[in-house]
Amino acid sequence: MRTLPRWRQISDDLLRRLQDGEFVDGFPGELALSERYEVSRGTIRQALAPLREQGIVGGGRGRPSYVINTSRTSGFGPMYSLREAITARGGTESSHVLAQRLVTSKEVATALDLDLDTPFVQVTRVRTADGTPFALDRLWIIASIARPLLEADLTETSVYGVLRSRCDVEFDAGVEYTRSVPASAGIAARLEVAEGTPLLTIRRKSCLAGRPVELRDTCAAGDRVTLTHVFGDASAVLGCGGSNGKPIEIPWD
Amino acid sequence: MRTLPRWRQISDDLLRRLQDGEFVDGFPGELALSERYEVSRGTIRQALAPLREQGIVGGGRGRPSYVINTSRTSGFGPMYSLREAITARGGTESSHVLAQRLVTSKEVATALDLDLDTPFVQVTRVRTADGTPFALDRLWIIASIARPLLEADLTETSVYGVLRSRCDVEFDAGVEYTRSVPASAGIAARLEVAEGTPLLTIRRKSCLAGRPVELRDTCAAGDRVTLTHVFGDASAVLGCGGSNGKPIEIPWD
DNA sequence: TAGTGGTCTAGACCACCTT
DNA sequence: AGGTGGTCTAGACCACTAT
Repeated sequence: MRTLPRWRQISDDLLRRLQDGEFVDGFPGELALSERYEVSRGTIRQALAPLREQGIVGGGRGRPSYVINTSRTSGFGPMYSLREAITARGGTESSHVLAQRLVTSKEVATALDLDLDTPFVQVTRVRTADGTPFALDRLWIIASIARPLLEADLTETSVYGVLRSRCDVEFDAGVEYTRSVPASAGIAARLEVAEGTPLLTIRRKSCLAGRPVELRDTCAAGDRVTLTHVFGDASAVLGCGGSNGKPIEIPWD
Repeated sequence: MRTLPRWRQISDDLLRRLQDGEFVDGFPGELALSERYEVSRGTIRQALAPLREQGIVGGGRGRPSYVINTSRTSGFGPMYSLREAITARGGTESSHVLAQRLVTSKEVATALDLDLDTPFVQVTRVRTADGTPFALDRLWIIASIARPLLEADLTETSVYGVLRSRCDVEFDAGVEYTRSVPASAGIAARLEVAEGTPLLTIRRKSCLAGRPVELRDTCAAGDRVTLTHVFGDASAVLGCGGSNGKPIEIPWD
């Protein structure tokens, strides 16, 4: 197991402390952090970069830094975590695990451009918020890096959380394809919606160190889930008739 | 008009040259760029950062840099441009402009947390690819920064392109809410789909220098559009049964 | 005016890949 | 072994905001 670079350790540490509510009344300045962690300001800026990009910490020329939002868009890039999105809004979320096993799959291996007999850890779940199912979720991760996932209890825990803590794995690149399709009979039953109801379907392929390692499909009931992507310091446009509460309807025409 | 920082100028210049196909056989190293632009390597790395994040340029420890993909996910962050996504795949895209005017709107102003009488440039378009409509698009941008948009020909040009070149404006933060809903009668007619067809609806609010400046709604026909989000060097998982051609279907259950 | 973050420099060492 | 990118330092100056 490699040691993470210093900036990454600091970034992780800051995020953890943020989520513990340590900086509710003011975030330390770069110079203060530089002293506190005993690194140069450049390293601190590198550690802060992902937090600023994801709109977790704000600030700017002249203005001191401040905390915007601790509900994190898990990992890197335009990714998000359905779980964290839900619980951040105060709901109680849990999953019903339909499958959690070791498999091989010609289709998945092809989609990831891997050997056809590559073993995967495969997990399928129905995800519910306050008792109502809102998404169907299935994923395949190369078994060689995710074996601990087989023994994890995933009813209350995020897969990425387990990967991070138990396997020391965090994806560093990926693609996401989002489409909207009508619910098939089988999926409609699982999600307790009518057949033909609009679904949000997301296919994600993730990489670790330049190698494909995960394929994930998510099917969400269109009227129960809103996908939220934040970039930069968007504090000025958060919460004014946005995701919480209902979006402001503006009639077409 | 402020002058952009040096790293940004270099980043823009590199992107332009990339899109002109200048680096098809090999991208220069950081040291070479450092000499060529007469700046320190740090500044070059800053200029390259957005290109690497968006998966346009790849590389890594030891490996020289290379070009992955010139079809850019316009601007910053998890944003994308529908237009660029389409034309990158070789289709011919155009827009039918339904409205292009100066307006005020209580709803929009509220959603952006602005004065209720703020004037906006409002544009509504039907977007077609190879003659088939695939999306309905409407946006409001604060008039004081986007007035040239009123005179622009938007049938063949991207709004962001105009904002960039004519208004020297590029958003630096924002939120995007994506949902899936059935098509209403009016929208179904515009998109030439059946009423109730699943639609991908995206609401975006964008900021410039910490101030809200744009609200945009996009309604896309679910079976005609795939939203693609790339982050990092995802070259290992692009194109293997992905967005071009059809995605690999894997039956549920 | 003092303090913040934004930009930039000129070096250094290391891990990794290619040859 | 040589060259690449990844990390890190210790400075510097500037633009901006708060007071």
